[in-house]
Amino acid sequence: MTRQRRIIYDALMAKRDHPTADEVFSRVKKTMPTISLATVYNSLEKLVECGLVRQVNRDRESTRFCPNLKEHGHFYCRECGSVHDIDLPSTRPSGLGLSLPPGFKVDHLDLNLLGTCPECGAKQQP
Amino acid sequence: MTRQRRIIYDALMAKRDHPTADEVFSRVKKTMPTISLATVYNSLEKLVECGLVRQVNRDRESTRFCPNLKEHGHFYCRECGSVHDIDLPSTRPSGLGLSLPPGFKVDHLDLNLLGTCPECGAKQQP
DNA sequence: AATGAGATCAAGAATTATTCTAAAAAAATC
DNA sequence: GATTTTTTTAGAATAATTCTTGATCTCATT
Ligand SMILES: [Mn+2]
Ligand SMILES: [Mn+2]
Ligand SMILES: [Zn+2]
Ligand SMILES: [Zn+2]
Repeated sequence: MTRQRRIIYDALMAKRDHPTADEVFSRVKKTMPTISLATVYNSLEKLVECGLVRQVNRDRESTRFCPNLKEHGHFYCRECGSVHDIDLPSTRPSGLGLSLPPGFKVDHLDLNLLGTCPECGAKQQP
Repeated sequence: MTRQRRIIYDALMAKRDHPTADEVFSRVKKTMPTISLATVYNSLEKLVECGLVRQVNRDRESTRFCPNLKEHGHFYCRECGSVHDIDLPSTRPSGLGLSLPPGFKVDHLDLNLLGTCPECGAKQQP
């Protein structure tokens, strides 16, 4: 844990909203104006390697980072772009009521939901 | 439907294995050696736009293309890299035994499973 | 058959997120 | 305190994809 890695990790924990590397860079520059984007990428990679942070991808958008270590899926709001953690049912591995053909062994699962978040839903039909 | 779009679509239907744009390019060059990669990208985009083909993404790998229009998830084999279609339970939208917090309206769902496919599983423990 | 409008194709440049390179700075070890 | 190792940094490189633009095709109309 170096100073920059700590600051980056703290930035993720402070506002657990799944920022991109670039957003992390912007936030961290406030505390450490000299930090470079390369360091943000390097440090995030190290944090992922150590299992303190997880990468989250949707389609081909920039990778986002999440400090929630519990296995979970993600909900993306089409209106406001917010990303929310979604609990997975404990009946894994395949769980989820999936009927996998025989012979498939699943060791990891990525789930992304798209739609409208509660805030944006409330704005539209009050 | 132009000649190149037809050939590209046929290539996808012939071997429904989720090729990347570059793989489609290689295959299609056999029938039409003068076609360009740009045209493959343009045509795939058009086919997606018309709803004849779907894009499939995993993490930040190259986009793959799938002519299976039924809503479905994907299984990726870590050993051989193959991609298989996985039926989703009919109890959608949120279905899948997910307990979504109230207010979230889901209109689309992406599911990727990682693990070992039946062929690779058989090779390892016969 | 020639014309012309509009769509499509194709070559290469541009873009974007990310990774790599190499040198400077910092930290750890002797 | 000198030496070795690790980390940071700026900038170049990369890879997938998109954009730009002129050439080519399509096809209804003369
Ligand atoms: Mn998360
Ligand atoms: Mn598929
Ligand atoms: Zn929202
Ligand atoms: Zn396999």
